[in-house]
Amino acid sequence: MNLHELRSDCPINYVSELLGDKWSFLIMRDIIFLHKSSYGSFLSSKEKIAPSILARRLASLQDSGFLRKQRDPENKAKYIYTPTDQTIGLIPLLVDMMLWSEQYAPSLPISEERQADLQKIHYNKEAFIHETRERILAHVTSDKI
Amino acid sequence: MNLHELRSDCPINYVSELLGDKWSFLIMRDIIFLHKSSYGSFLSSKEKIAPSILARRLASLQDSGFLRKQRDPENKAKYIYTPTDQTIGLIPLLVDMMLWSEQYAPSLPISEERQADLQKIHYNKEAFIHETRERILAHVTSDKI
DNA sequence: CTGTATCCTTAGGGATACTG
DNA sequence: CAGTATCCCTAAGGATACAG
Repeated sequence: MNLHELRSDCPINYVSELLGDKWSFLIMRDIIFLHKSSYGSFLSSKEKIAPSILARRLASLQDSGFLRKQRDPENKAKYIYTPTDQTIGLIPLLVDMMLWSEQYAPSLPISEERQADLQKIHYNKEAFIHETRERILAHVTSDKI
Repeated sequence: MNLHELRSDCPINYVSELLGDKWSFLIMRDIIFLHKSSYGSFLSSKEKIAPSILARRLASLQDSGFLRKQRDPENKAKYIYTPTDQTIGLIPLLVDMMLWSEQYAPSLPISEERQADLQKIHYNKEAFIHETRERILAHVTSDKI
């Protein structure tokens, strides 16, 4: 079975393939919530992804349109990875996931940062989404200058 | 790396493990949108899941609290699988996934039923979620009687 | 009808060493 | 710094036949 067959009756599976891979998911987290942008910064995440796997995942995320790869204008020996529109479009989904986890798996450990995010979300969900989006756009833009 | 480590800084990954497995995801689709409830009906989905895999996935979904298994009161030789609260709690997420797919992968094929769902969602998202939830609850309850 | 039991096969995780 | 190149290994997919 391939992805195309699946999607023919289940559009949500296109999202699922991305979100279902734990490494791709971690990269998304790093990019969206932690504002990381370089190979080295992803590699140094505490989850210890192997270099070969990271490279494979980055290429795959580029292929499927979730990442753009560019040379760092400030350091020609460096590359930076920036989120695309469709990546930014995932934010509402990620927020719903956080809410679901909070409600149905409340005993799980959670970082202070994510806990703080949840409070903001409960206070004003749309504002949190907007804020997160703006913060990413600011980063991406400043990287381009 | 195990799931627990991941979750320590990323609550959304708990959802991801479920949604990332294509077979589990299909079973969720069958249960939530197509109101299937028996082993045989899952097996006959056009995606052709192998019996051994279906059994494994059903057991795993039960373990993680997404499915309840009961004897069919009308037919003692039969079992029925019903969604739990945490499964029903996924509906808003699935809706967001459909919206994302529609926006960022609009050229993908989609069934008429799902297309109709999307129209309802655009017209009134909350109402669609509510409707879907109620329909499932009605099925689950009628199964119990 | 609802599964198990086998058996085969492959994709992909993971570690480590090395290169432009 | 940003990756390749290997190599190993096991988890999981998939097909088919059989059983309670």
